[in-house]
Amino acid sequence: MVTRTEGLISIDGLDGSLAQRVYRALRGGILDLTFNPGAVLRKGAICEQLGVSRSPVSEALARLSAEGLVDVIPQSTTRVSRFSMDEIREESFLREAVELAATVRVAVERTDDQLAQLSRNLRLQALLIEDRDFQGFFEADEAFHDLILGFTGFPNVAAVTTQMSLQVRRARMLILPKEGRLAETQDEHVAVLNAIRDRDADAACHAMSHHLRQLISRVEPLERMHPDYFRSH
Amino acid sequence: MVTRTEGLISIDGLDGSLAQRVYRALRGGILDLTFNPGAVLRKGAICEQLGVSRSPVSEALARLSAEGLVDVIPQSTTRVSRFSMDEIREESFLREAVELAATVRVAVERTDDQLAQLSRNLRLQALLIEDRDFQGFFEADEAFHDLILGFTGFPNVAAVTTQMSLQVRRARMLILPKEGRLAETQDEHVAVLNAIRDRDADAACHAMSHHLRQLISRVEPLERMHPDYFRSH
DNA sequence: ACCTGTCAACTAACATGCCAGTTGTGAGAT
DNA sequence: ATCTCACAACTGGCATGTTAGTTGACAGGT
Repeated sequence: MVTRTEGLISIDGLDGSLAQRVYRALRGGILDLTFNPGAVLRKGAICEQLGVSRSPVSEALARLSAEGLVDVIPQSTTRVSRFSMDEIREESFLREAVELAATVRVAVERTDDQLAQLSRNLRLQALLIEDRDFQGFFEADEAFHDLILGFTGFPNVAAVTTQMSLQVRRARMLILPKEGRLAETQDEHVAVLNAIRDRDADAACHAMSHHLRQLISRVEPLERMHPDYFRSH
Repeated sequence: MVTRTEGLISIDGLDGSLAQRVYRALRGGILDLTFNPGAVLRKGAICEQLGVSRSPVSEALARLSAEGLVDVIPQSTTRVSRFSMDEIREESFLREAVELAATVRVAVERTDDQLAQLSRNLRLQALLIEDRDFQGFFEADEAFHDLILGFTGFPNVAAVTTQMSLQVRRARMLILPKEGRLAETQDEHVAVLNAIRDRDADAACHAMSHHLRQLISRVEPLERMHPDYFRSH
């Protein structure tokens, strides 16, 4: 977990090479909106703040650029990438494709232990809703989806799915605070769980599809609410 | 047998920054097996051969490492990554999920012009089969799939799909030379095309699924045929 | 012959110096 | 006041020097 301090980030407590630590710190800061879309990232400032030289920072920024999280303008500036609603719709399509395939597979093959893990997660979500812990609910929600993706037996699908829908994940952060919809989201999760419990692949697929489309329908209005976070076109 | 074929690559004719050119050159060399799985990549040698310094090469290798195409052993060596059949099965799952979603969508929404493009591609494939042009057929095959992915209206799904199944693509190169199965592959493509022509989403989905599973079934035996290209476990 | 510990040579990782392209700014002309 | 244009101050891209970790060979002991 990346520590947040007034838009500042730190690489303390992370392991791996300096470049990896810088990469994860920056990536975390971008994904949780510590760095706003459109914010300028200055290599020199990052080096100074993190106490490292430009090499690991350059490597980190290069990776982030390849992933589309930052836009590098050669010889000029590096900015946190702005949202593109077209891109978000595209990522949603990809994410839905993979999640539905995983859901169908898990609905057919699930073990009782896996079912118990999903059930436990949903009960945790209920607690977090009671406490109105938005951040905690966000993470539990993510964990619910990652559990299903992991139950496919493929150890990397969860990470790959996250990687292919980074913009969607970032946009979710924007609708997090005003989630008046926690209960409905929870109901959708329960519907998915029940279908998996019943080994009803078709119902699970529909429930998950409906759930994911709720998300995109809530993301769509963001373009008008935060025009400065979106690419002008 | 110890094959140390020193594959030669060049960054001439590419545009973009040096780092991007080096990245694309190395990526291309790895994907078309100019660099065998397990081959050692020496930074110094690459710098000398391409006539660039270590900076752009380091950045390129870092990206390739993040994509899983090379394995970096800190302070020691960098190797072209070996295949893992588990990883290939995982990529196949992901690829099938996305391609089926795209196929269903295209079968429903296709235009006559898109149908014509697919038809033209298949007639090209027939010509290449006549000439037993394996490499050309490989590329036309890839183009067929990319056409369908592009017809979703999402401009990046084809690239993302390629990116998420790099190992499968690389493994395909191994079964390319002994393709005695060009005609069957073509038949499968035709089945997909016909279902799309008829706007029969269900048939298109099944035809594409069958087609993709033919591929993985032909990749599976490779582990015994090329044990040196696979990770030992 | 076989282990074992040491060390030299190699590597990737990191720091730093340098250069070229971009951009904001302000002087000067109108 | 406004437009133009040249320049200075940045930026990121690249080259290169330096550091630290790994590895394999080899000497010496068993």
